[in-house]
Amino acid sequence: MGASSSTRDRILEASLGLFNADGPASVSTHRIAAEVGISPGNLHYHFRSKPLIVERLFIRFETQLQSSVDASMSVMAIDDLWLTLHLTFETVDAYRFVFRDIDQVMRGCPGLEERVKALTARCLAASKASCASLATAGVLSASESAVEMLAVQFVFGITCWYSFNRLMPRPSAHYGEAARGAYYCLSLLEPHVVGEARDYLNYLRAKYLR
Amino acid sequence: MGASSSTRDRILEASLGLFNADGPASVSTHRIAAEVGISPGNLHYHFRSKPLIVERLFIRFETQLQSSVDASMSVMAIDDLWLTLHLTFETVDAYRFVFRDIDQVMRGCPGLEERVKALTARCLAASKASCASLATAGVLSASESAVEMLAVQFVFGITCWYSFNRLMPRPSAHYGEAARGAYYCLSLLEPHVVGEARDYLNYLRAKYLR
DNA sequence: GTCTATATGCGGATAGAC
DNA sequence: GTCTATCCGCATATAGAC
Repeated sequence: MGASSSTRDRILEASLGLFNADGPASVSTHRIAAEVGISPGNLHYHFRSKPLIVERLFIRFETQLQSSVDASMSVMAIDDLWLTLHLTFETVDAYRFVFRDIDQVMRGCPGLEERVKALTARCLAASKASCASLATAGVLSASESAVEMLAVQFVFGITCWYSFNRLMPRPSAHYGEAARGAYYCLSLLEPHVVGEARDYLNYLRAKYLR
Repeated sequence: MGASSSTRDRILEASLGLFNADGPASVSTHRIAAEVGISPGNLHYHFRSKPLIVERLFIRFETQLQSSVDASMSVMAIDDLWLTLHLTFETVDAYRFVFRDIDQVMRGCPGLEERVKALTARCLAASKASCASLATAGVLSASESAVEMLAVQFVFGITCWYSFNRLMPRPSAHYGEAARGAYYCLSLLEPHVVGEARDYLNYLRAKYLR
């Protein structure tokens, strides 16, 4: 299980990098093998088909996103939320091919469609919980329907921000991708935030919006 | 030019339908030809390569979206905005493959990347203008930075709403797709809207949010 | 303009030696 | 586990007859 699982992992790692760069559909198994430095035959020994690679990567992503998002449910202050949002966006960034090329992913692995939707639904629930939590803590002044709306906007940001980002002026920016995504979500709170939490928001704006 | 351009148009129309359904990358020229009822060879007589079909469809989309979006710049009331948003989302819906499969589109037609970004930028400018216009008209109470943020959220919605929608519970819904997208954007105004415009928002909410 | 037939290449996947 | 060699199928695109 030593060298074997190592090769397996290298395949997954290389695939992740290539998928993130070009999308799963545009990455051939030959190219993955070349990237890893093994033969196409060997690759098929470890993964009998390409969708199995995608599926395995998705499972990793699913787990990681779930725990990022779970952490957000109990936030009591706006900088807690900032932290968990940052974590979440880093996860989405690390596996950005999943949401960006969601159609390719689903087409290749039909079984994944339901799981993606379920994952999205859990993100929505967690987002709602975190917003509601902030409202209870007095950080936000928002009606129930406003909280609902905020949660949808959060999930929209989490799932689609990177796609959107590519269409905007500053396209594939430098290091702060995750931070800028997280900042976008956080700034959605702006109309509802009360008290000194507002200062924190302004501090972040100066840093990430420009 | 009679029968000729008719076949050309039928090719474009069929391609649009198939692209919207499955994405350009998953639609072969054979399938387009079969859909139109002509031979693959004939299709290549009219369009020497598949990217040329994509490009032609994009140009149509570009023109149509531009005029939808231009119309929004001069809105003075919230129901004017509703109308133009609806129009905009109908256009995006009619050519939904463009933004949904933007990576495939750009990969196949490298020259389109800049034009997509330019189009997005013009959408942003128009959105900003329309929000600013509403603020001036007293429909919105929003600071300059809030208007900026709203405009970004609008463009985010216009470009990515349909992708997001597929991840959510009620996936590929029935007829009201464009209306629900437009409603999403409009409801982003909620925190800033003042006076009787709020009633209109509530009226729409009862209709589209459920 | 439209067809049939075909060239060409690539990507996924397998067989069998080492 | 890893390789080389190969098969198969599909998609783009072309050639040439009608």
